[in-house]
Amino acid sequence: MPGSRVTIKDLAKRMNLSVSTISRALHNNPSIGEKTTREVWKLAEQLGYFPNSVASNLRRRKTNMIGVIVPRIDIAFHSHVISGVEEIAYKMGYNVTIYQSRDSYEREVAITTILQTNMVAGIIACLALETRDCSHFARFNNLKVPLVFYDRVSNELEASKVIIDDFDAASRVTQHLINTGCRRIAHIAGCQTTSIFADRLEGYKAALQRNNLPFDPNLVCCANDLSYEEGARCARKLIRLAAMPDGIFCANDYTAIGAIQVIKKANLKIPDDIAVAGFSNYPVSTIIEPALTTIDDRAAEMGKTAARMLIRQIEERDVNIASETIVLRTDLIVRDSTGKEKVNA
Amino acid sequence: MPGSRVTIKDLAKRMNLSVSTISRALHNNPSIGEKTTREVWKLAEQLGYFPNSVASNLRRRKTNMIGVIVPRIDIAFHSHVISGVEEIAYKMGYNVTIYQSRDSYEREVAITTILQTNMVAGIIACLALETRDCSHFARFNNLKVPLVFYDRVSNELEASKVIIDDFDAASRVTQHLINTGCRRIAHIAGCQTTSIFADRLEGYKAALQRNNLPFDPNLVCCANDLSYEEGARCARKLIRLAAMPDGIFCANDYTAIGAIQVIKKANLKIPDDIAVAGFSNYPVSTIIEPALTTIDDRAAEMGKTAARMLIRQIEERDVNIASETIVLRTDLIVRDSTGKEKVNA
DNA sequence: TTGTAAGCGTTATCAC
DNA sequence: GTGATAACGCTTACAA
Repeated sequence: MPGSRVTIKDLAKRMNLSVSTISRALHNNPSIGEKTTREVWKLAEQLGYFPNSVASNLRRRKTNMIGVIVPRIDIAFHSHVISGVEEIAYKMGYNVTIYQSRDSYEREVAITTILQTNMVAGIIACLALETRDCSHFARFNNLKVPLVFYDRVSNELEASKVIIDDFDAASRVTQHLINTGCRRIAHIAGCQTTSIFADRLEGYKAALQRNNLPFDPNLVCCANDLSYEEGARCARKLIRLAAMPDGIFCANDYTAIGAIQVIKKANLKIPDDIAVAGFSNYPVSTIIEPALTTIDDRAAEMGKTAARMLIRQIEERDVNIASETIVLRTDLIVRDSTGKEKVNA
Repeated sequence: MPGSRVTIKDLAKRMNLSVSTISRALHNNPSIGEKTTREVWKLAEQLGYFPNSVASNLRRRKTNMIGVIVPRIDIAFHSHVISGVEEIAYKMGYNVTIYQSRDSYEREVAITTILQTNMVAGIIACLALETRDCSHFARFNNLKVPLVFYDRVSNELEASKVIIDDFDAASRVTQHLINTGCRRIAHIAGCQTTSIFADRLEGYKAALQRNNLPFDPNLVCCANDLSYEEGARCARKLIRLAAMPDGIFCANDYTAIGAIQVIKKANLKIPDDIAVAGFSNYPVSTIIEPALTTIDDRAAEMGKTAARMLIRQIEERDVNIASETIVLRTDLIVRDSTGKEKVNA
């Protein structure tokens, strides 16, 4: 762009001062006389001076840019995370630049290259569904560019993480279903190569076991892209079973809503015939009828936490902080799609 | 950040060539011998060279950064717009940096300053609800930084715009309600200082007039922040009226959903007692029962269009394109919250 | 308290 | 085809 027309050089000439004095004055460097400082600011104002952060970044060999890689921006969870990241970044004087991997491995790799050439100060990322190998992120370790993963994280890589305890949350939802009297609980699962979905399945299994309920593989149905449609497809399959489930724990809210719609169309009562629970507490979960029991995954909180962690690591880079993992507390939100818990459960 | 460790200078030394040759080779400049070019690329690869776009930007006096200002990222409409912008930008080699005004004028002004110091190549913005005066955007005209507004635009400023025809869309929804037999149609309106909401009100009025239906100010209720809650509040007010409306056209889907919930709780039938129509076609509009009749505002399309327009203006800046306005076609999506149109209507 | 000068990594303008 | 050199606008030792 046709740069900030007026530069510190111009100010220097006008005031018969050196550029260094101007630079210092504009940074309110105490070594510069109060009067000079005031006058520099005044002239800068008058001439409409604006600092050129590109030049400053080059000289300081650092930017204030945080790169964020999300699978898709238009998914509620991620847009809430980004919103949280932006809020903290804005307060701390960082800019946020956004890329969508669209769950493609190839694109994710390309994005990491772009981020590197752009000299981002740090990176916040949620892995693409397709991603198995994370070596494209390794370069940032060498470059000492801090990296914080959220939600879908890599275990093979030394990096900080912000996650929720998917195992625990899933186990609590399942326990809740059991407490309301469900005895044949199905699970609409996510892609098992992604750890959060594997954890949700394991949490579900653990709750069953804890309550001496058998685990029946026929009651687990995989909804690959976790869409309404896949949820509906799984639900259709489940209600056709000879021994129909009396509860379904879904790996996310979209599949849960798809399932609810199918179940209602089949003239089955929710939660009396089949109880349904979701995962994420998307805004729609209060709109569907019956309102959906779910886990609040605290998306905005996740974004804020990731941003705070990242910025701390950026600013204390020399201190060489070990990477850390923060596990956010989740809340079970009980609504009408599941029954009342029995007192003696 | 601790820059790309190896620079073209390093490559130059290693190969006993000048930096200019290296630079040219890396840009596949035809004036450089094929063999040299190949070898430069090979060495660059070997040493893990990455271009430093900050330096390049400074030297070329332009960036590839598109600044986007949205009221809130976590509102479905805006996250879809951003998604569209990112998609086009990515393809065209631009980066997207995002800021939330949170509908605050003050914050919007501050963001424009940040964008200027960051030397963005162009800007896409949706005005904050609070914003009356747009002079903070004027600076970009002087700096020749292209500016494209979407959805909530300014008329006082010379800038390109991507909008939908709110007047027309509102008038079509209202006509649809009339065609289904509604005769006392209420409107849950948005803040009237914002032109899109004023236009929606006018479109509603025009449809009434066209059909010789009286306009009753008591049937217009203003939902300031256009939330579920405000929609519910307005609906409660409307159904308490002595002469209750038989249809409600809401300025967005959130208020429509709030209204539907209130109406259902009051044991009124939708659409038989009161028909409800919204505006935006948010994903939730298919989840609510009855599914919501609404206008598809084509958010992602808006983002893509804005990005294409902006990039064209960036790349043809010298040509000095006059600012242009694109009006996107909207679709009326008829669902179950409104009745069937009478054939003879 | 202020000035001098070097340099961040790249690109562009000459010249050869 | 390739090289020297000067910018781009700013920061920061080091001097004075």
